[in-house]
Amino acid sequence: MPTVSSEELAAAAGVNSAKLRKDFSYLGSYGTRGVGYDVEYLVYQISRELGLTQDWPVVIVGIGNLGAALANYGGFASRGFRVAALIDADPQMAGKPVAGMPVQHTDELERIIQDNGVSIGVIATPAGAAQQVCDRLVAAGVTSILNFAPTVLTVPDGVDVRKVDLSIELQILAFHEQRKAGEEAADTMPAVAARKQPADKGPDGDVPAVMPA
Amino acid sequence: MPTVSSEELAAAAGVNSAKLRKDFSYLGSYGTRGVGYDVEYLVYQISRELGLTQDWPVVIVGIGNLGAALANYGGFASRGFRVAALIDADPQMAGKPVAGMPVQHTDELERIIQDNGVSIGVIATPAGAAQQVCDRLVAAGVTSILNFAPTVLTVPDGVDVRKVDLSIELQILAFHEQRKAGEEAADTMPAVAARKQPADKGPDGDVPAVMPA
DNA sequence: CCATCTTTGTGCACGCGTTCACAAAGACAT
DNA sequence: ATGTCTTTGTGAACGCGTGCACAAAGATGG
Repeated sequence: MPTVSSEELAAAAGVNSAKLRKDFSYLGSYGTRGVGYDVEYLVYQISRELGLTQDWPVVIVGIGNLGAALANYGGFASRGFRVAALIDADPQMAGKPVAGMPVQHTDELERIIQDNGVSIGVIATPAGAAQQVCDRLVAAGVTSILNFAPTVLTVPDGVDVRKVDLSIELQILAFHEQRKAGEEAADTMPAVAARKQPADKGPDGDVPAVMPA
Repeated sequence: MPTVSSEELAAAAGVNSAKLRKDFSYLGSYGTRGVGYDVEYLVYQISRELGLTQDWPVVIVGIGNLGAALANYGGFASRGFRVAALIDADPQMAGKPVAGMPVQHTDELERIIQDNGVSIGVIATPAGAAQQVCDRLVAAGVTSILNFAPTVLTVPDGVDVRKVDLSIELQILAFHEQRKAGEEAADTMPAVAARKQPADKGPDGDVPAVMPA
């Protein structure tokens, strides 16, 4: 039976082993003292807890460059996501194959969502169309939305929205790049301690929250 | 002179006003007691601190769907980034206009970087090509890399890499979606307290760090 | 010029997450 | 069986960031 110790995992992930053990204990995962964790069992438990064992049908609305990129992205399938439909408002796009799947017109949106039991929608439309698409998704039963459009969406309670701003990461790099050049005063600001992207923290983590347009 | 109080800003941003004032104090920004902060001055100071006032030339390598989407993304220009060149390994792509700019061949990579003084590179290639592209970028003088390819890049000290995984956000939504359905045991896990995406925290923030493939 | 009122800047306390450190548990050898 | 050795699970201490609360600063009006 292949096993790993919390110490090995912690070293590989670059975190403290005690924290890792405590985290595992929240999942109810039990290791064996003196041996470690059964790899197969551990992977299964974590996968289940994170929802990787479930099949999540998603729809992608707005098949421009970004929508097409997402449709082709391999990482989705391997994490339990299944692209149920690609939807675009442009009648010219309807029927066109993208990522081996015909694009469908926005008119079909409600039917597609209900037929496939979709609860997660991805918005990759221009900013102007995003709120309207969002409203229709929610009305049709979607309860989680991933928004790539540069707008803040308004949704009723019970619906989760996460906004992805592709320029934020670039912003963070530029912030550090600036500090590399001018070596004045990286002193009192506590947030700037870590320059490297922490393995266990998020894509942000070390840049101030406030940012003007 | 238009001003804002920390209280107003805090309410708008959904954070505590004391935290906001303390953050501003790190930037050396000075407000006026009894009045608030001069909006124009404040915007300028924050912009400068974040590097928004500088002009950052960037190159995008790998002009597939994602690369094209990034090239067309409006948010870059407004944040001080200037796309200096679009680079692709496919000779068929060379000269093709994307986002009003001709795609250039990989052979030109080193020359482009040096001619434009590029210090930030974006990798949107397939996983297999990413490390090789990364090595060439670094050798040519790039010191910050934004990686969209699903690989972990190895770089020398002094070079910053940030990896963007487009499926992580979807993963987080699915995680919460799962909890909405099965209402068993959202109890002992401390991480799951906040369901909404915090305005001042990162795209992640409330999902375990360890994740199997 | 003084009184009052507003809002900043910050010392201090609280709370939460991380880390330390160790007892308990189990494997494995003798 | 008994002892030793490894690694877990977790109580307790530590450290850091957040929020409270207030003195200092400056505007504004009488």
